[in-house]
Amino acid sequence: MSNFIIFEIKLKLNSPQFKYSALMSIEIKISLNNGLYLKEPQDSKLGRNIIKHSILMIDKFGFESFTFKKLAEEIKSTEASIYRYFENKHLLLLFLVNWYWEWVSYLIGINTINVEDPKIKLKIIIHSFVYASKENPGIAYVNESKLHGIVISEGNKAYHTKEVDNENSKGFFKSYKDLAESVSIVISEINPTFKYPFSLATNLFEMSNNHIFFAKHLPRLTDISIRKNEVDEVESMLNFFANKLLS
Amino acid sequence: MSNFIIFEIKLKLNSPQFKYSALMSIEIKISLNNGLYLKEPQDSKLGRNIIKHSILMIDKFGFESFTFKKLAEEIKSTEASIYRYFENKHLLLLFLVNWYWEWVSYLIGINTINVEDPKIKLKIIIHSFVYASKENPGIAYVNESKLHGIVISEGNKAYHTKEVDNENSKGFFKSYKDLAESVSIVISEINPTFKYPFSLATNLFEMSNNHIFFAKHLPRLTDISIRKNEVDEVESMLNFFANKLLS
DNA sequence: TCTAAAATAATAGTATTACTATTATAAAAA
DNA sequence: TTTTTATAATAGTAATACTATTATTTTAGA
Repeated sequence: MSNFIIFEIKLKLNSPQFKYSALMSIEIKISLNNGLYLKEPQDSKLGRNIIKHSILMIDKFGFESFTFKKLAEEIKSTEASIYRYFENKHLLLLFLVNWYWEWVSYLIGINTINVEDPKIKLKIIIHSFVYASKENPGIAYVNESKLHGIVISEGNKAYHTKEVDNENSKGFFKSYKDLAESVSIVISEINPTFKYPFSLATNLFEMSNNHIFFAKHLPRLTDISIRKNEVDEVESMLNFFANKLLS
Repeated sequence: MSNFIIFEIKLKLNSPQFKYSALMSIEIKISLNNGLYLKEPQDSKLGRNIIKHSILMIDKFGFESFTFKKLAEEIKSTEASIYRYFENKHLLLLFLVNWYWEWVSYLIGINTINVEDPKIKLKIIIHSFVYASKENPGIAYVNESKLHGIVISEGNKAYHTKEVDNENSKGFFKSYKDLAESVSIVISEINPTFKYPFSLATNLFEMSNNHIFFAKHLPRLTDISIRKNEVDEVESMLNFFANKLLS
């Protein structure tokens, strides 16, 4: 049940760009629901460029002022070419956010291998929520740190739309639900009588992102301060909340 | 400090529409930061119509497909006239969300008058978060229930923008911050050693809205079920979380 | 290595959105 | 009654969010 991370490992040995190098490039590809895109962007150079620069541009200018036209100019391609990969910018955002959810699941997966104690597992989960961006990057065309920034600032626009039921029925939120479920299992292991394992799981995730945002932009809504290390503080707070609620 | 609700009471006695009626009309006007609008919409019939029908239309069609043009058609006015009240649709949303924050503060204010026990106060606060929409409506041109729906579905778009710092400096989030502060005071009264009164205050508010949304649209993210009465369930959950954390 | 297929780029075009500006008319206040 | 103010009507623009068509380049298969 916890084995929900799907990824492919591809070895690039014969690519022309490596012909003067002895190094081997390992490419991890996170598999996402194929309804999120029209054409798998991770399989072509243009596609990976779309991912890479959409992350940089959304992080920099915000989702509202990000357009396919501007992205096309940036990557020296055309609007029409981008539309061959993604139906619209909302689905591109959903793609990125799903990518993040899978990435966090992947981190939790590798960091909790061989960990038995569910309390330690939950600690690692909380650490992954808060520090997902700081882990050493896995994929060249994804800046995990900026992607985390997007999830913090724009993440809930991914599901706060009138299309949510329709998109949910297509499985576009499965990665988040799987992540929540895997966390809820750990929570139930710690305290089998706890009545709200799913709610607590999602709340820890949402709270993590919210309070990093609040600390930066609306500090009077939180006790977290950026003057100290805000992510460390958020981590302590989430550990405190989780421990207290599950005691 | 808790006396942060500002409202005006206006008696309409001479208005022509009351000349055949013995009833007196009492109009409560919630005062909001005047940077949110170009011209006070609560003071004119067109303005009140903009508020009324923007709530209905955003609730029905969602914020993304809501436009001033469609609103103008609906209320048989023109785009240009609406622009004389609100700079753009984002500021109209901010106005509505602020209105809601003030409304909840107002409800908490009147329902906790003469209540001494901070534990009971917090129960009333949580009840107000969850049931704000079900209280008997105070203002004719605001459908509190649909406005609550907007806050649930679109509320965090009000601050998840690149303009947040600029808007925050103009005081556009003061109502939310005041609300959070007044709740944090009650939390600290219950447990003066609790380290996260502000975080808990905002989290109770956000959680309330999130889990009502999740129960309806993404049920696997929550333990709340709409088959039972979802708002009652959310209320119990928030009470459980708050009590456990403050014990 | 040539050919066919597929991917991308270039170009053009449309409906809608998010506005601004100007003038006419109606309503309210002095 | 006059003047101010509010609203409505009309028109127009730049940008957005797309779609369609054709040309060119790249890649894969025979």
